Amino acid sequence: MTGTAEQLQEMYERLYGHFGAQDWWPGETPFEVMVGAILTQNTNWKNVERAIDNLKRAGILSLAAMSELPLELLAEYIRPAGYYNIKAVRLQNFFTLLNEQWDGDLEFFLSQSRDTLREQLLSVKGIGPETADSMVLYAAHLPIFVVDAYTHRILTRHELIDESFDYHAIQELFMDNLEEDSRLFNEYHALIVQVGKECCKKSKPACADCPLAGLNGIHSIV
DNA sequence: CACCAGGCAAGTA
DNA sequence: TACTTGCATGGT
Repeated sequence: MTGTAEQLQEMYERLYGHFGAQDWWPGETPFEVMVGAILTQNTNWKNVERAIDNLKRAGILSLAAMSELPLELLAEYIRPAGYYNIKAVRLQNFFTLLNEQWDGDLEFFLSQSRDTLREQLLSVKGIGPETADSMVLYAAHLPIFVVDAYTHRILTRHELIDESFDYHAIQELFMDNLEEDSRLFNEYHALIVQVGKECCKKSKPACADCPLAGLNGIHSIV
């Protein structure tokens, strides 16, 4: 095993030991997960919950029902999630793919191979790498590593990568050095979000008892 | 008051 | 290719 692999393994064990199982995604159905993935773009999850709540209470959290909504009304329901006008368009773009290419059959859509599914999702205007990968991992349960702003910040702050690593480079780092296991990737990303929220905050140098303290010294490199 | 939150696309040089 | 900007609510 390489030093990098050992580091990433160690990091996972520390996070799991500190925070325990996260059991993501906090959504009940694949459709809810996918809607949530678009709504949470650069947005606090708490605000997304309000938006999802609005849809649930109105009884319209389904592809069929949401596809019927006029843009302005859809935007109004998801308002608490922020960027509501652009996110309403993004949701409609996604629904159009499902309805026109897959006859509204989400299960069939999700039964594609990982790479084909990812490619299809990325073809939708408004679904980028993180949103697509979140859907692949948390709705289709296929093994792909989700990278986000927390991932980049935590790895750079602990000097495990250079500042210049982009989405793809970070994703490769994890996927080339870990077992390809959707359960592991699921927990790992959720744990990174957790430590990012609680400890490795943006405008703070470090936290007092960070579970990742000294990680870069355990084994060298990256 | 300023800053942040589980991004993405479009515009500029 | 490599920056920059708009999008917006709600919490700290």
